[in-house]
Formats: sequence, structure tokens, C-alpha cells
Amino acid sequence: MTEQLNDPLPMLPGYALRRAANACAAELGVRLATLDLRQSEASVLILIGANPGVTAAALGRQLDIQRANMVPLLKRLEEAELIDRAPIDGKSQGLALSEPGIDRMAAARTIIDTYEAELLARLPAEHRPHLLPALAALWR
Amino acid sequence: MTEQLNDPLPMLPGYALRRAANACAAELGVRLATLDLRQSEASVLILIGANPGVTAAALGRQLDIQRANMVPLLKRLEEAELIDRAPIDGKSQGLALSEPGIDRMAAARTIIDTYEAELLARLPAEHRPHLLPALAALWR
DNA sequence: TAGTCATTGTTGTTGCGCATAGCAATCTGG
DNA sequence: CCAGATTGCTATGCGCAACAACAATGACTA
Repeated sequence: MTEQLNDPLPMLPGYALRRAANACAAELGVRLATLDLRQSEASVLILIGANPGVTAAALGRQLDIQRANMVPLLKRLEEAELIDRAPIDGKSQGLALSEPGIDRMAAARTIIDTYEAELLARLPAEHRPHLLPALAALWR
Repeated sequence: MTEQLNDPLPMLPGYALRRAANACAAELGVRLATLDLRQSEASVLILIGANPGVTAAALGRQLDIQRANMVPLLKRLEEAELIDRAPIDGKSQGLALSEPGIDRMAAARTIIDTYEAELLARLPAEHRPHLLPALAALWR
């Protein structure tokens, strides 16, 4: 009854990459939604936490997010009282986590680390050590 | 001068997956744009080519694309004269590649296969055989 | 020091991909 | 024969990202 399609697509690494990324993003997305965070916001939170005083432009460069697109992202984080902005000079502003921001960031890290562990657990052991270096090689 | 950020993110497989997928999608995207095709359209074209007479709903199930979102996609392919629709019963319609559609699909496959080869070439040899199975394991 | 050039934060707009809800027509199985 | 599933479709919204443009400011050099 259920149609059996001839599908050459899963043989293609690029396609498999897209599908895997989508599946993981969706899964992680619902978990982070618990904290009212999107993945992009969680990344930014973590990066700010590890680099207090960063500038928005530097963040964008690191994450490959356009300066323009950082604006609403940071605005949302600021309105949620998770980050503080402090002018560095008349042009730049340094970003830092507020106290609730630190807590939220830690909670996000816990969720993410848990998820990463589950991800690796789903992987046959012989492939496990190859995933991260392989992905890193593709990305740069 | 160029700021050196402390970035824990690339250690995370999930993050690396997202970045790698984005990078690959962007790169493949510009190449397929040569044929005036998006990746989703190329996938659909390939799948229709491998399964003449498929139904739109079946395509959507295979590719995890919502029925609703297949509509504009197929409409675009039809307006480009790449596919033909033939009513199966009063409800379903079978999809098939037109002659220009076959050519376009073949051209897309060439581009994709070339790209996949380059992708694998970018990979250190010891990781190469692990990528596809690892991604497949993550995705399902 | 003055003037050019780059950077920063911002606005506005656009496009793609994906999700959901709803609908009319049609098919299917008990 | 009829209830329930299926199909194609409309409409709408969200998240993410790209591009162009801009004023204010900083940095470098001539």
C-alpha cells in the first residue's frame, strides 16, 4: 500500500548532510524552546558568556551572521533582560550577560550538551570519532 | 587587530553539523542557480525522474516536504515546462519529466555529483568512508 | 592636523524554507 | 452506502538570512 519510491538521494553526502542537519536542528529547537530560546540566540548567549565585552560586529563575524541580522536578535535578548550593553566608545558597545542571562546560558548549555551526547550515542561507535573532524573539514 | 574570540561552539557536533550544512547548501545553491534551480527543485526533479508517475503527496512524504509546500514548488517546475501532470484518478495526478525536464535534471545531477566529489575530496581520507553512514544514523 | 577611508549599529526590504489550519473534491474499506 | 482517510490547494505566519543604504564615529595617512 505504502508506495516504494526509488530514491537515489540518500546516497549523496550533501543531501544526507542537509537532512541530518534539519533533523537535529528541529529536535534541538523544541528543547531550547523550553527556555524560550532559539538556536541562534543560544549560540549568541554562549559566545557572549565566553567573551564578556564583545562587540556585536565581532559576534556576527564569528557566527557568520550579518551585522544587520544581529540587531533584532540582540534586541530580543536585551528585552528579555538576558544581556547588557555598555558603550565602549561612541560607536561600539560591549555586550555581557546579565545575571539571569548567565543562568539561562548555563541551562542552554546543559540542554545542548545533553543533546550532543544523545547524538553521539545514536552513532555507531566506529563512526563516532570521525564525525566532528569530518564536519569541520567540510565547513572550512 | 583582528579580535580573537574564545569560541566553544565548534567543539559541538550539532553546531558543526549546522555550519557544515549551511556552507555546503550555500555553495551548491549558487551552482544550481546556473540552471535556475533551487536545491529543493533539483531534488524533486531527480526524484520524479527516478519515479515517473509519482504523485505529489508521495514525493512530499519521501522528501519530508509538506503537501502544502509542494504546491508552489511544482507550480514553478510546471511553469518552467520541466514537468508534466497527468490525472491518475479524479483526485491524484501523476508527475513526469518533460523532455527539457530530463535535460535539466541530468544537468543538475552532473553539477551535484561534481560537487559531492569535491566535498569528499576536501575530506581527509581516513574520515571519508564514515561520513555518509554517520549522517544517515543521525538523520533516522 | 585635516581629510579620506573603514567600521559600527541600525533601518527597511526581500526571499526561501518550513509549519499550521482549513477546505472541497475524491477515493476506500467495512 | 457511508464514515474516514487522502489529495491538491489556499492562506498565513515564523525563523533565518541576504542586500542596500545611512549617519555617526573611529582610525590612518598624507
